Amino acid sequence: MAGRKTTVLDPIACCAPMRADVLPEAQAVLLANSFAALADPIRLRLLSYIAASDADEVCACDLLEPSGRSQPTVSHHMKILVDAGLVERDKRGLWVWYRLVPARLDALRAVLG
Amino acid sequence: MAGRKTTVLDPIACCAPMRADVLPEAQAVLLANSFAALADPIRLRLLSYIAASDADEVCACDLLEPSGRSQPTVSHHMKILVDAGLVERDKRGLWVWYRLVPARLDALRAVLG
DNA sequence: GCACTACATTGACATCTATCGATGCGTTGA
DNA sequence: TCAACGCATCGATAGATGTCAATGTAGTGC
Repeated sequence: MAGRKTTVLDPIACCAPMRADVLPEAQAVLLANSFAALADPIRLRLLSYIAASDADEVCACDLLEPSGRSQPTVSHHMKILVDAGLVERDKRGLWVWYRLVPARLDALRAVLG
Repeated sequence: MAGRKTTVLDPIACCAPMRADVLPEAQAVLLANSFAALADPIRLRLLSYIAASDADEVCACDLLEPSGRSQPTVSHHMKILVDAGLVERDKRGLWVWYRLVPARLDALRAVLG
């Protein structure tokens, strides 16, 4: 009834066997890992800081003060964001610059819709 | 330069003081909590199972087999999803029925875009 | 009331995560 | 070559999280 036929959280949805199938385990693990990168207030603030910057990249050294965390801790969080593919890392000389990866954010957004 | 002026992860973005401000701590905590509900493969699969169902609600008893977890574990995960506002719980007689809350999913999606 | 059912809660355990001081690694500039 | 700098990694610790067996709590029907 009601025939909602929503595709929320079913990004592939190519060839449902009988009824629409549940999200495959492997994909669920990958997606969960991506969402886990967003499941921390400090990482969300780091992301928003990069997103809000006038330029489209931000120096790692500028992330310490707004986050209120130590340098190793910020480095740890940025690594998680980079590993999740949400942020790109670019080392130039002594400094490291971070950029958002909009395509990756779009992909996660698509999964929710 | 480049004037990207993206509003990613800055859902309020009403009255930026000087430059666009960083996501406030309180909002970051709330959003992180919501994303944490999505940061587990089993919860993602439970959500997708509800989303893929022909009806727009699913009995709790039907969630055990596809998740492959024990009854207390599934109950635990569903509570997290309900507390995050992603799912509604409706007890009728002995059975409990779960429904998605599309508005909440939309809200999270909006934060990513 | 009593047995039965569906789901929630508790308690315990192993694993994961966030945090920071100390230290290591590359790069720069003298 | 060497000292100074920016960032990553290591080691340790406290707290959070996933899991399930055992038990508790409502609702149903007799």
